[in-house]
Amino acid sequence: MSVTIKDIAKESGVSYSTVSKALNDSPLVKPDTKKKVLQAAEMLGYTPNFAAKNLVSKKSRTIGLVWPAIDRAALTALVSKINELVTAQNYFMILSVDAADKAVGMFKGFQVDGIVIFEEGKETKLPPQAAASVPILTYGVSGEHVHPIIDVNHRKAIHLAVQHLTELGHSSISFIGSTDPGDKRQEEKLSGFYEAMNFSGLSVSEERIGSTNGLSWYDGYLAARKLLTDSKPTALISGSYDISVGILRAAKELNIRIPEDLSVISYDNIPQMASLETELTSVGVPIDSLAEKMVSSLLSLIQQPDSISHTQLMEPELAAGKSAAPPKKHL
Amino acid sequence: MSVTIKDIAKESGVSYSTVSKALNDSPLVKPDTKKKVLQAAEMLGYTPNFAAKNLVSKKSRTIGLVWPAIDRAALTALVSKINELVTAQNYFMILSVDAADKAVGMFKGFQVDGIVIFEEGKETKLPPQAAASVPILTYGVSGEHVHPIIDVNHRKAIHLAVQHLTELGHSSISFIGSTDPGDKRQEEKLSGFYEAMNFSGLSVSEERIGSTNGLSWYDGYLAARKLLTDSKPTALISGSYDISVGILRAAKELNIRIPEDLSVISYDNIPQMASLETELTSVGVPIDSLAEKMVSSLLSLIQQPDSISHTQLMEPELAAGKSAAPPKKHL
DNA sequence: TTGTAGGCGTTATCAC
DNA sequence: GTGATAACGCCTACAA
Repeated sequence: MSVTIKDIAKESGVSYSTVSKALNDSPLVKPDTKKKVLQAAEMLGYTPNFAAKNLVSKKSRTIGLVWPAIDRAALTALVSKINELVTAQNYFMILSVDAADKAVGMFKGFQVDGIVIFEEGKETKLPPQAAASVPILTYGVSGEHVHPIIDVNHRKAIHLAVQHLTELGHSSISFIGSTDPGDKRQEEKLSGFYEAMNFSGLSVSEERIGSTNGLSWYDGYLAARKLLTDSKPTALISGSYDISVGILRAAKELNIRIPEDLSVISYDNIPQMASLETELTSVGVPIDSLAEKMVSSLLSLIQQPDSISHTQLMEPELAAGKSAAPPKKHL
Repeated sequence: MSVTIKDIAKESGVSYSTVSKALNDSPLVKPDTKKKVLQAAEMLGYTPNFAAKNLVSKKSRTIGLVWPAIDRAALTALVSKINELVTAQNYFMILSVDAADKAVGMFKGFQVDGIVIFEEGKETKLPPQAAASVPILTYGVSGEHVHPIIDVNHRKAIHLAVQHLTELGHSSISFIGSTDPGDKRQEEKLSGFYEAMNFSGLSVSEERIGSTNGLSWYDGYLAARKLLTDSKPTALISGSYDISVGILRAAKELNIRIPEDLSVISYDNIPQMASLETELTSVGVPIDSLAEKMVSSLLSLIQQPDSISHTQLMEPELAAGKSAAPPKKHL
């Protein structure tokens, strides 16, 4: 069928073990021979068989990335960046959009050297715990897991947002996000909001919190509509990119201009934001830092298990856009 | 390291070939033995080694999907659907975000049974042609390729759009899309527009065409701004989802209401559209039909090469939204 | 019904 | 420098 090193051996008139060496650029083979072999391989259109290679070497130089929610646009940039970084380290990366448990099983079957899991909030379908045979790194869901985790200091991020708004002169600040008690990530944001508001000596009544039932733009839209008609905040902090989309839509329908009538700070600074009507000011960890941390962590985990601490919290930054401005006096 | 069938054999007190049979649910093994083996496997946390399995069977029951432009949101729904369908057929699917040539090489290394390539317009980096050893199906780039192609009847799609608009009473209709001569797909749309307009007896002067330099929302935005200020069409047909986003933004800035002042018909009916400010009317092939066609084609291609015709054109439909309405009299 | 043996494509360890 | 040869984990005749 497919061309193997034996075919190359036949073609170039050497033994197949020599071919193997030549192909791996071993110093134990004469340059002449090497060239000859390489040419034959080229000519025959040889592709190495990873299955065989992995079988003997026990290494695949491949990492698997589990990403069940590919429609969550927020992560595409991160995934691309990670791919770039592992490629630079001479690794392959393959993705799966299956649920974590299934994907992990598949990846293990393919002998990947390491796995990254992008879990979505509460959907914590932890992979079979017995499956400790391959390094697994999880993005974002602290707690539950046995595996090392890269997480964002969500609390701090919200602090930054509140701080920015108070510095601009806002005091009537609301938060819109999921208050689902099962979602640790969202909980962090919410309690970060309370903390920061208290710290600034601002009141936080219940009506200052726009509670969404989910994380889609529509959830944000509904919550924003309610919040913006009930109370009249001068500033809004959003718990996620998608929610921000909903907020923009609600504001538009209510004829509320941003940032003239309402300041908005979004969560996560991602490229997709560029396509929104308004250039959003946002808080979050820069994609590049995240990707670098994740890749370096996973690789060191591959080289020596237990080499990294269980949870690593990344520090967020504020990215200035055009959606936050000083409040108008007496709206 | 990892647990193998030999470990299971030892554990359950049978030979490893019996284990192999039991694991594959062969009828040649006594139910009792089978149960015993299965339990042992479960207990030990056995994961089959695909590398070894593929090596001997020459089949991986895995298909690879090449998707370099994961940030093109338009395709996530299609990818998810395809994954769903192949899973139902007991296949695995892995993705790569690398360029087509690299990804194909990798997938072949992993011994995938078939490959789907999502090419983006003109970036036709055709994989090494010698590489005919695995069935490859391409989405959307007719011409060039040697591999079977699933394509959309773009011409017809635009016809539908024009027809819908004329039925609503529009006669001043413009098209915004890429006129890059290297992009076959875009060319089709443009010539479809000319055809349909002629068929309806409508004039198409140069100024009716909004030519973009690319396919991003910003390209659409620029073109739309120009078009909407220069001429005053009552309806606009967009060549892509991203361009539609730009059109919406431009219209907003110019205080043009949709659909009151301007009807817009977008391209591709995808879930992401739900997050836009305006619910767009669109033309395109329903995601589900596309996914089904692609999967069934690939699988039959795997079973018997040359079993499907080279190019298959899918028929588009019009999906009614809220962005197309009768024109106002005398704007 | 179960066990034995050969081989899948590759690398690595030896002799030559 | 180069060429046999033994693994790697699994499947599949074929033998018992």
